[in-house]
Amino acid sequence: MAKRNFSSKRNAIYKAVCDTKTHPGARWIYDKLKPEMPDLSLATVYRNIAVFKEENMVNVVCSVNGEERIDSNTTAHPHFVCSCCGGVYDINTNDNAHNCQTEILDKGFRADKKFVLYHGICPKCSSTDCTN
Amino acid sequence: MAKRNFSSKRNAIYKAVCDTKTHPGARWIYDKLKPEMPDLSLATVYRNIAVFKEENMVNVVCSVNGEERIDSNTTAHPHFVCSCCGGVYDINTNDNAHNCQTEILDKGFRADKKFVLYHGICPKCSSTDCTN
DNA sequence: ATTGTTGCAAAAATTTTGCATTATC
DNA sequence: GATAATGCAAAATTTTTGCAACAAT
Repeated sequence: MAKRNFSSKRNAIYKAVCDTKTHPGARWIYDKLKPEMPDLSLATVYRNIAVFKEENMVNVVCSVNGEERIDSNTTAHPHFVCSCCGGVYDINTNDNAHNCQTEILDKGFRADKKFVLYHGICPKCSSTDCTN
Repeated sequence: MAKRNFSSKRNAIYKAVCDTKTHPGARWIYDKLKPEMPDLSLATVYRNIAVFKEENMVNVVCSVNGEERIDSNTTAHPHFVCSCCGGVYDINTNDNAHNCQTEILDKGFRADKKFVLYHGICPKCSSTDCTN
């Protein structure tokens, strides 16, 4: 594991990810922090997301319109992607196998992560006849 | 649904997707067909993938290194992504809930698709000490 | 001092699009 | 003939990288 120095930018970026339920992409984080951190660069956001992935501090939950969306909650839990607004949500289901830890896969495959993703229309878009 | 004309390019692209187990991306399809179809354009591959998505002939299974990977088998089934070689595989598991059709989600969420994705190391990369 | 982090601009890489041409109906 | 499909090049995105300046150890 690479050596890391303290970095206030890194801390702020990680905190922004932890403090939102939006499962943000790099752009969202950058736009969120830029006002209070005028010298922040988008490259720094990307570089730190790469660090978070490396250190297993975040998972990439899905890609929406070509943009990776991350989650600081790295425990296995299902997500819902709205095909209308692109929102990514944590969701509850009646399928209790979602969080199953030790599944038996085909011989030779060693899985360390499992992702369950639903695609559909979220409540907000259902009620507003969203036409994205 | 948009009106469609016959197109030999479209047919060839769809056949290429159906005939492989690689869960290909646009580039793979293009490289596969280019030799036998020298006037094929990458833009045509992308445009036709867009058509296939629209008509639900394929699903986007995941993104690997920023590239969308598609599957002509649109029945729900789990996939495995190798974090080493980037290969995408159909996989069997002992979790029989994977193919559950009608799950109860949080109120207001209407899902029409479900994707189950495992991340890990595939048999080939396990045996060759892949260091990608 | 050494090495990690950052901003900036440039570069990669994937995907989309405008437009003239060709194919299908 | 009308309209859909395509090639090509250019554009739009997202993400990565080279490099000089700066910060942390």
